[in-house]
Amino acid sequence: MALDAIKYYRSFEAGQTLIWSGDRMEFVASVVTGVATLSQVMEDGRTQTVGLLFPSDFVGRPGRDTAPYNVVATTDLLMCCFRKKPFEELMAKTPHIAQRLLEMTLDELDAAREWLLLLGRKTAREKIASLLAIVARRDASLKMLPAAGKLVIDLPLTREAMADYLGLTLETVSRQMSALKRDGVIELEGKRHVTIPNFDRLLEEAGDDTDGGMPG
Amino acid sequence: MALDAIKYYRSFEAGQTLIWSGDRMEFVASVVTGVATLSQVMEDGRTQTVGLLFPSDFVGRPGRDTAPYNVVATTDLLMCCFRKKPFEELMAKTPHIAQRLLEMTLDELDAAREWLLLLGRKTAREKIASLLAIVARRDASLKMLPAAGKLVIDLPLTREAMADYLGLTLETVSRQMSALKRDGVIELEGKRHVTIPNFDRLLEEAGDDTDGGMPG
DNA sequence: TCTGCATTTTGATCTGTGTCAAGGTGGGGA
DNA sequence: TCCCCACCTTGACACAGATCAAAATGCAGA
Repeated sequence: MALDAIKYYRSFEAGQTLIWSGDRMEFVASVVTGVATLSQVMEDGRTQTVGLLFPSDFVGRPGRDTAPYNVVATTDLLMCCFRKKPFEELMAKTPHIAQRLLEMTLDELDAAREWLLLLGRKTAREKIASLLAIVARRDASLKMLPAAGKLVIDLPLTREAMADYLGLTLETVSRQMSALKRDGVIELEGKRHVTIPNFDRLLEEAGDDTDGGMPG
Repeated sequence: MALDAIKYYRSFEAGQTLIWSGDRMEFVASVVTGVATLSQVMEDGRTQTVGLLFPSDFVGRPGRDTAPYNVVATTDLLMCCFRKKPFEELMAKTPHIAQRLLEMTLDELDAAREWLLLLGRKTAREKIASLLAIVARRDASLKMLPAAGKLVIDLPLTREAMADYLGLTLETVSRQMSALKRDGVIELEGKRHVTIPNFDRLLEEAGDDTDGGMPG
């Protein structure tokens, strides 16, 4: 593909802010490995994460030159970047790329709208369960333990990052994680390794009406 | 434009649900006059509005055939519809349309992300002020009273619809409207007519860090 | 003009989550 | 190996907004 000619790679460490809101954006990019967040910060410091980027997700908007959000690596991260100018030129010449980008953007819009329901109407427990379900669906490192039907995930987020995504405080996140563990919905080894013995149970806890198409 | 050949109009009354989540969608459409909402409903009835559609906004996703949300007219509404099949065919042949649609979708995504911040981190008062600011920016019926610099808007939403959009109860919406009136941020004549004597003051109340480009 | 009902406002109280404050815990560096 | 410090958990209490309840408003239809 012609894109190969204008791409290059950059890597970042966990915790690093790749892009500050208001920065000039000289590239668009997609995640190769790792996880990043988009976040918005109010003047008084209140922070809301408005996007979770997993491998294959796209960042940056053709035709805009300043970043509207902070982009933060929450794990070590490898990005595939395209300088914006050549990318835009290529896009103008290649309808297929614009169409693919439209599809991806519509998917992101659906995900954002799902998240609006979560932030507006779900309880803290439902929010946590929903986040775990989303990570389980998207995290490349997920493994199904075949015999037991258990699912093991590595949370790519600190408790604080979870709180910022869920519109909660980190104390509430911690308490609800403990409660889900106490109630047998999840098992914890260390702080980041989560075992889900029964995915349907998790979805019930998340308050979702559909199963959302878990792979495997 | 070729689109003219395949379009037709439909009108709906305030309160009518145009499309139920799960319905087969035989058309895509854009709003001509009036206001509609997209909403998601949980099994137990909790409702979250996930989109506000003003004139010129687009509904429907090429390439998908069931509606993911309820679409409800909150005022009398005129829609300009395109049967989906011909629209898709036209889009495949006309890169310009896909590009325009991409731009509109990216704008909607930005708006949704702004809304995530509102739902996750703003107080009830800030939420109300933000909604009033959004309506003021988009409502076609807005009039600047030139001498005083006052802004008059007609709320296209009931208190309940406001609550569903803001992730609040209707009682809280009502109380905060009263509080904003008491504090001189807004003036109310009837329930729907709102005068904003000082738009900057409203934006401060909304907790936004930018003025968001008020026209006029 | 009056009536009736949906919508809105206001009041009293409850509760989930935030806030403030201590402790735990565990993994990386000396 | 041990220590340190960032990260996490837990506890006590406060408060914004929800819930339950009742009264007021205002518009559509007679």
